[in-house]
Amino acid sequence: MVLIKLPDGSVRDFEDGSTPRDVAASIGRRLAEQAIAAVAQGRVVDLDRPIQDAIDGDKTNEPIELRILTTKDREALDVLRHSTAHIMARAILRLFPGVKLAFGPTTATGFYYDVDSPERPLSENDFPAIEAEMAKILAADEPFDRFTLPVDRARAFVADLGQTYKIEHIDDELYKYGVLSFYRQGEFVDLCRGPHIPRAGKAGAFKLLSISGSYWKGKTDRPMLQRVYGTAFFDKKELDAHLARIEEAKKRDHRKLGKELRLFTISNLVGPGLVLWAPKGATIRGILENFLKDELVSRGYQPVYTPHIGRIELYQTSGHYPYYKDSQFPTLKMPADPFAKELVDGLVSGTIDDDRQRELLAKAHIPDREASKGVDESGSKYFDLDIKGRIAYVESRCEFEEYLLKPMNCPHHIQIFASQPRSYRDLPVRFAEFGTVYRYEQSGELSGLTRVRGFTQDDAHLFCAPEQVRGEFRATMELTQFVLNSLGLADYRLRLSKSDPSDPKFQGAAGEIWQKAEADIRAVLDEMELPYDEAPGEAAFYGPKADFIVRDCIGRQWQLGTVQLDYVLPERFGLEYTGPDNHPHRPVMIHRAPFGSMERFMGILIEHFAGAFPLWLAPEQVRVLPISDKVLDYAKSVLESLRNAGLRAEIDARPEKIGAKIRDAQLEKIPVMFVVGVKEAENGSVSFRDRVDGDLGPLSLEQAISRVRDESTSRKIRQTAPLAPALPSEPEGEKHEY
RNA sequence: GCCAACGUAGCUCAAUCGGCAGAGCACCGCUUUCGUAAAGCGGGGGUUAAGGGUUCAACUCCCUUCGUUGGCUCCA
Repeated sequence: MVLIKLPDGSVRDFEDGSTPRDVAASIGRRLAEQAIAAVAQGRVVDLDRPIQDAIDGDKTNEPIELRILTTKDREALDVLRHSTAHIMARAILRLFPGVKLAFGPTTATGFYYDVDSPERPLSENDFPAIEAEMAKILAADEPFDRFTLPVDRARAFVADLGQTYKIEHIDDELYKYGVLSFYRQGEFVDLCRGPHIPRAGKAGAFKLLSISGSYWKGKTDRPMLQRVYGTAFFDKKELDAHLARIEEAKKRDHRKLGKELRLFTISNLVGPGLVLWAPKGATIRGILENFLKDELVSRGYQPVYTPHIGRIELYQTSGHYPYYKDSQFPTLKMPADPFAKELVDGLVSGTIDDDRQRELLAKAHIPDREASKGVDESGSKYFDLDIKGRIAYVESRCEFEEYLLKPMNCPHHIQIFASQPRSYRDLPVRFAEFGTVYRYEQSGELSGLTRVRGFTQDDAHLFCAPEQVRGEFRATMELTQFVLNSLGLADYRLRLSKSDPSDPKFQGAAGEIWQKAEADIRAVLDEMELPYDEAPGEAAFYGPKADFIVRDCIGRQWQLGTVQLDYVLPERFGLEYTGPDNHPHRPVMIHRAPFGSMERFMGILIEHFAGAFPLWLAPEQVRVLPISDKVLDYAKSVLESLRNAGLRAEIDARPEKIGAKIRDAQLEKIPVMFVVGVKEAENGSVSFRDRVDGDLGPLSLEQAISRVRDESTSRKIRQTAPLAPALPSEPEGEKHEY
């Protein structure tokens, strides 16, 4: 006998070996028909698997809690998607017999299956054929049959199937389970933990979405597999709604809107990942910067400015250079010896004759190649080399001053702190700068404004006494919240990025100081009652941080604001202040950037507002629309009044009909239009048209202007387009045990 | 960096099997002077991303490079 406790609290007896389907049937025939799977003791299990077997390991004398899943339950959707992934794999194997399967898990919005297709790579052109084959499998409605094998026989079984990735996975990880489960569906058998829908016919609407490469087990030294993405729903309507959402999201992709609304551009000639801000985008960005600057004054920050480059030694001291050499632009090399420099410059520009070269070589104490035979086996003379060779030779013989495009602002700010004696009375010192930094991101990573090679951080560095850390940390968190709230960006999550003590990148992470730093952050987050995830290994190399993560309109997650606690750099730079005891003490640093990167923030903001910026951010706040040329003079005087009131206004003086002017202004997402015709010109009024609410009728010019100004200065937000719909919180990483 | 797809006028996209590079919008000119989401007519605009190859002939087929997109990997 087995005791089952149902969600309504009732407890019933069932025979040994009963399945969830039996339980469902005992409740009602319709439930049994609609059932997809079940949750037993908190675990999703197959509908036709004996309950006691499925929860093996959680054996208890208490009644087993069981809940039947139907198409309405979120857990059932995951089961469906996983089964659909199997059906897709089966279809692919039918069409491409040599294909080998790797992992095929579900994601937050669908599923994928990693496959290796040795004959020829799959492409999206194959999707119709694969989808048609999948439809056949659904129509055949064969059951998913579960069976198990001991590890050694399981290994032999997948070996027989020629599934080499499955063999490797058993050898690497699965052997420890002892017994492995398989699911058979007609001719198709896959090693799989399950659970699955009972029959293929239970699968609903599906669609294959994209295909891309992905490394086997995520390791760059392993083979590149092909990842086929798809999604599935029980109901075709839900699938269509999902696909419609994807289409909607694409419409407000910041890369598309940025071009349409002339906010920014990226020129191949300037370089990939290097953003050029057009006037409208620059206006918005400038408003954001001024908004924050004003806020910083009231919060006790001081402005600083620092250059875009710094000596490499600076970054060797800070530790940035050794750790991030690969993701930086090459160094700028300047020959230390002025004669060597003149020689190199002359060679590069081709404006130097042989005599002068000889002279400069001597002055720079660079021996001719002949004289350095021991080093150069060729033994040929300097003048036997071509220009490139000469440059290379000179460069190999001279010392350089090396400069780095700055990848971070902190070392520069640290030098300002260190430039004068500091007393505990001065702390905390808060240096703020919109500092532009350059990082050589991998070419495949570049994406619009969200991943770029040159970007501006709204950076600041706080130098404080240890006892001030928590208070300052909290204040910076609050600043970041204030900034996000001011923009109506409420859909973010917090991540405590911690060290991974086993990774040498985190200096002294096992030590007390890191522990303390992480405890400090945790304490502040708890005190502020902010929920957060902890992410080991995500810390900066110099300290743990609290990151604000938002999703863009197509669901990708980006780190925006960040607050970082740093005990390492003050140590590396030997920073000190004089304490009340008249002894030197080491300050603690807080790095923080509420926007994060202005580029990335703008990208997210464009999508957040779908390009329809609120009045206070709109690059053009008001457009004056004269109905005909007859009122052009009055329209111009209205424009002047608007500008005198400090508003950003333009006039549409084209000889177009008013409908066309309105349409164009709407499409350009101008928040307010002042329509003026003969009537308005006669009594000094305007016809007020709002982007959202439409025609609001006549207002006196003064009233109209103050209405706009009030909305602008109050930074009112009336219209946002929510980013990707909220997702169920997912554990980091996939759960494809097998 | 890796895998794949893609790159045609400022933008969105056509161009059959390899056979004269086109449309709408935008832009310029003229006409129209108009009341809340598109007036009419005319005109200019292209080394089809760049370079190379095959061919009588290449937007179209092949190769290389650059870039973009979707992912993987990376992200101070």
